[in-house]
Amino acid sequence: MIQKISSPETLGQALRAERKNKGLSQKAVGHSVGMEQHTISKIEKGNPGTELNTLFRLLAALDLELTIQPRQKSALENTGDTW
Amino acid sequence: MIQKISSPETLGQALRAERKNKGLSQKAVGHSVGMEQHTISKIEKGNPGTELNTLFRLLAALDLELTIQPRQKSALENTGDTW
DNA sequence: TGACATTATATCTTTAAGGGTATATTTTCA
DNA sequence: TGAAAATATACCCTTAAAGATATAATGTCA
Repeated sequence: MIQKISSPETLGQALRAERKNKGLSQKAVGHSVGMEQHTISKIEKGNPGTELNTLFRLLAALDLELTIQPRQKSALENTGDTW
Repeated sequence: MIQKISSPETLGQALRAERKNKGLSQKAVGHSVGMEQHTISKIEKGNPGTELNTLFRLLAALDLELTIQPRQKSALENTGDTW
């Protein structure tokens, strides 16, 4: 499930999904990279002020990486058909 | 050219490449989303303290989005063969 | 080469992130 | 249901981001 991320909120959702996928708690993930549990909570809730170094530490803890790509509408969103 | 991003540095490089690809200056991009030129300079140079809201404003200016995925070595990096 | 555009740095101010610690709230499950 | 685990909040402190503005350094090109 590759998900498009274009805001702190969608990023937080994706990160939470990936963490749960691995069956880890915020505390466990935080411990593995020396991060406070409350920090992970804030990130997953979409805190827009989260810093990049913090984000990448969390990504490392979850063994994830990012890619950048042009914004695209989904096939579903693409048809103007609403009926 | 999909590029793997796992640090503020690689993110900065990718963003600079995408901006140049579009033939835009830091000033022009910043203007389109109300951001200072020096802020974009710092991001592209890998500032680890950059905030998510700032990153996503820049991504919007460049019409980009992110995706998250498992870390993978490239096919080339994958063979343990070094000879 | 020389002028103009672009990018990098610097200073000051305001604002908030994250560490550290504690606790409230919610979720999970025997 | 009730206890333990997980997540959300709160407060204090230190530190730095980004806006605003200015200027230095570098790049581009007629």
